[in-house]
Amino acid sequence: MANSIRDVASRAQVAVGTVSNFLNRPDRVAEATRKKIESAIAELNFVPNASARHLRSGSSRTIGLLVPDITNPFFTEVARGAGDTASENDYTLLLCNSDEDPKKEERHLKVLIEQRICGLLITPSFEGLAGVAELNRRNIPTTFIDRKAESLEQSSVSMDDFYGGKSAVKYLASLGHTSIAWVNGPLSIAQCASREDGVMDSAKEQNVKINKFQVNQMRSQNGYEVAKNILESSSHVTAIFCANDLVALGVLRALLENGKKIPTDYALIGYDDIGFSASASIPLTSIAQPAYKLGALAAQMIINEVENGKKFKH
Amino acid sequence: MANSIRDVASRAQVAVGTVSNFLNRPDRVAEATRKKIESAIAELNFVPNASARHLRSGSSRTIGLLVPDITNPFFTEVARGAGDTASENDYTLLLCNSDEDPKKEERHLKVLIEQRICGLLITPSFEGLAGVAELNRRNIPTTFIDRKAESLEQSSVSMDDFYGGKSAVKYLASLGHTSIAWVNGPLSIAQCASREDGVMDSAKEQNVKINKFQVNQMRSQNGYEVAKNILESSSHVTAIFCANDLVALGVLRALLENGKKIPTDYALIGYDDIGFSASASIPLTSIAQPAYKLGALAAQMIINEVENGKKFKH
DNA sequence: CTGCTTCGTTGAACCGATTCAGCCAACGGT
DNA sequence: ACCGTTGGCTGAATCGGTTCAACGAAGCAG
Repeated sequence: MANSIRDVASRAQVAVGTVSNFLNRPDRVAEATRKKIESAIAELNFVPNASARHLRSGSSRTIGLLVPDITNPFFTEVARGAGDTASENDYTLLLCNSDEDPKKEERHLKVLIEQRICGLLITPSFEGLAGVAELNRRNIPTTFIDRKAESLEQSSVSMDDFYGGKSAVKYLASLGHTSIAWVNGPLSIAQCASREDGVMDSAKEQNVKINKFQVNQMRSQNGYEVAKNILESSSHVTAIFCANDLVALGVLRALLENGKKIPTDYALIGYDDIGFSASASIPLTSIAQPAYKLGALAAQMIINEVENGKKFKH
Repeated sequence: MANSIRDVASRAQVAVGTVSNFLNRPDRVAEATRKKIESAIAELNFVPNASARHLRSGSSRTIGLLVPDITNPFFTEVARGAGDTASENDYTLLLCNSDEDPKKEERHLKVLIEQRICGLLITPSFEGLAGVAELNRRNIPTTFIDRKAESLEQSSVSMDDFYGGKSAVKYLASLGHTSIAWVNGPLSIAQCASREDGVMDSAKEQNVKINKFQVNQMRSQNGYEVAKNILESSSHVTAIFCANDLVALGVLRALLENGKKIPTDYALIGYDDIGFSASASIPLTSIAQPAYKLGALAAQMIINEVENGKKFKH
């Protein structure tokens, strides 16, 4: 039932090496031979065995993508982008979800090393993962998505968070808002810090007052909870900028429950532009993160690096 | 840099077979030997090569999951469930997204066969996929998720759609509604058909009037559009039941834009209970589909089938 | 006709694990 | 003292591809 290249070879009356050539470099095989092999393959229903191929050739043509939360539409889009470009280049994408659990994260990294992935795309949930260092040691190209690279050996792709934070405040200021609530996540997350820098920078430029609020996790429920503080706070903000669309959705829900109107009473603006905010009851304005392209770009970077060799080795 | 089992063996002063035993059946290795091998592995930073293992052992310990839309939170949850149970059982989950494109779907199936997956979880976007038939021919266990199996060779896990449709209408009737709008997707989709059967069945039992509406695709935008028809229709429905939460979200948005209050003016109920509806501005009631468990169950079924052999062969 | 390429093909060696028949030593029973 | 059993270990064969040195035939120049 499981046919090998040898079965094909004997049925087509050629050597195994020729079948291998047919599979990988068809141009080196004469027309007549090609025909014979083609029909032998069809008759035997032959599909090559990826494991055998990888074993001998050394390259796995597999890219790992390790995300902290597959439930987050942002990562889902990144995965689509990365998966599509992987497919187009005849690579396989191995998608792993860690649920922000460092244990699962390390475990997945171990599996990815066993699979001998030729490149890794990762958004680590915290810094200094042992597994990532291990990947480095093995000279496996690693690209950080939406996180700054930790060392020179890694690349990273991400949106310019500083600029994103800056332009959001600028936009709100242009609408006439002078007092803005800024709901950020933990500053230990690099992008949150960058966005905050952008926000504060722009605030100074535009002469706008910023009221900072903080959530511990960037989820809808946290936004919902922090919204009460915003409503109760003495300062009378007229706009709310959230570091993430999920948080913004939570805030939105809380505002509506308190009889507030959007955007009449408050202007609300999120970040990421996940597909869902457009289908929410009231579309959120959001700083777009072109997640699909981000994933596609990252995958392309890895593939280039794999195929053109390391840029330099010392 | 890439160490093999032979390097470990020579460093630990034992035979390769012993290292293999250490890896797979540690109980057959004496304590002292085990220690030697352990430290050799640590010193060499050895990680076994999955391809070599799969090649020789014949089993890939890899499960394929092919979904039509990774963007849909339902599938995202299924993937989490399947991924977690796969991990727990030392299997690898290979997640593929077809974007409902038959071409991509077949292509992914080809790749999955090349990878020699030992089982497939799939929600086909249409019936009679050539690739699925091929899997059958190769005796690879296939489980349909949320779709009825096409033949006796396949299993399937899904919620009972008939019952789901039925209980939704029953619930609405219990709230006193006597005229309900039922927004369904294409009847060519098996579950839509089942749900409709359930709806009509319950309607008869509860003596409730059903106004049918239809969307071509089960997305938010389609719900938004169909809502106008509902509002304009002569019959005065007081409740709306949508075949899918995304559609329900779209309807919700349209209703709010027209100044309607939920649930005062209309009762609205969805299907799937995707995480998002809870974070929408007004939480939707929804017939729950425990997607995570569905994925976990499906993966477990496949693993059992793989490890206990086929239930029967003829 | 000879020597030199080029093109197409051959088949053995190899990648890194697992498997398994076979071996040795220690132990226990008689 | 002898034999059978058992536990632990060995190493060659194997999985299904790819790689590559080598080879025969055809084409061409001198």
